[in-house]
Amino acid sequence: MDSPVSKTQSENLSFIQQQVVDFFVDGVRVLGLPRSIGEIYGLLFISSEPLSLDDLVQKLDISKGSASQGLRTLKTLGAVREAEKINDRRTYYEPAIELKRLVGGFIREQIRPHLDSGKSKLQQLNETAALSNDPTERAFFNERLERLESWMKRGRQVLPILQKILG
Amino acid sequence: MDSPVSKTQSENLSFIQQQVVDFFVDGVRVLGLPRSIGEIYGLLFISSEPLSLDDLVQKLDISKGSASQGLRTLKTLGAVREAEKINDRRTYYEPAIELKRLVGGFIREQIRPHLDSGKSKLQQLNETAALSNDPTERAFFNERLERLESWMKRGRQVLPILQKILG
DNA sequence: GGATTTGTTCAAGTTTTTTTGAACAGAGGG
DNA sequence: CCCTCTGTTCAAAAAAACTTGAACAAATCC
Repeated sequence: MDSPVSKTQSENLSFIQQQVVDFFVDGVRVLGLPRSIGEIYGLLFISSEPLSLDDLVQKLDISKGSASQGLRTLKTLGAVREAEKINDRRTYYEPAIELKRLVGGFIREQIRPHLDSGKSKLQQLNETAALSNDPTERAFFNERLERLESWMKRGRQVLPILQKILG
Repeated sequence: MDSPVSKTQSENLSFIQQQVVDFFVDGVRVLGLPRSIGEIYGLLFISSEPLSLDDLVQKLDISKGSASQGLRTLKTLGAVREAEKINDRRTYYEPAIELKRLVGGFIREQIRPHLDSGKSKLQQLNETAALSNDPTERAFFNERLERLESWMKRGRQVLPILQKILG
């Protein structure tokens, strides 16, 4: 007979911890981030003490590789910071829990780069559209490209407001 | 000898159309939507006349299945509407190009459901936390769960504002 | 400076997601 | 009515994304 607990649940996590981890796994999927990121952040969020990479590997039953890469991404997003925990060779991590910081990091890392690259692509598109010989067609292209520009302008306007509201 | 054009580029798309389609393929990926959705919306966006399912299949070189499912998703999101085009058994589609509508559909279909399911999960979490016997632990859980609630409250506050700004 | 521990990297394996295509349902025409 | 055409469905194939684990680098200890 198998273990009474499904293999996706670690023996090392209490029921509430498991629930919170699942909550975040769902949460980060909406943001297009992988499961392991949700697991790691979720466990840190519901742990009263900072955790080391090895803690995460053991409690979540994930590989060292996943834990390492997940932590890197979370650090880049500003969602996790290194805790001051002397007396140990290991690095310990704790979650950033201010919404402002989390949203800010996500915008900086995941949204802005796309808005920026979009801007340069639009410039190229405008050049291509100008090559069209048919005036009617050219007018149509220009109309649509202007629409695209107005969308992106709005996007760039909204982000700071969003961050301010969440501050 | 092979066709001189890469197989990812259709003979039927002009250079600018191909550029715009690629632009939207990138765009929808940020939103966690599949490539075909970006292709379909992108082509509709840069076409001056409504297109039928078969037009999409031929010009984008995708399967009927993809086109059908992609159109369904786009209709659900309110990103595409059926055009009035008599004199033909086929249905023709045109893109919704008002940012407000696009954002509204995305929020309604992709964001709200998660906020709603999160709300009920949080309720469950609160119940679980109450079962803890250690008062210190219980206090910690409650603190974090409150934090979670405040995040979601902010989320629900922000969405209408966002929609208003983009209107 | 060698041994040990911590953490990173990345090719290969696994899982998840997306796309395909063939079978099918339904509408319309003749 | 039967035949043709449009569009949907869904199981299987393909592609994309994620995870693993073993090799490696770097830091620390003694």
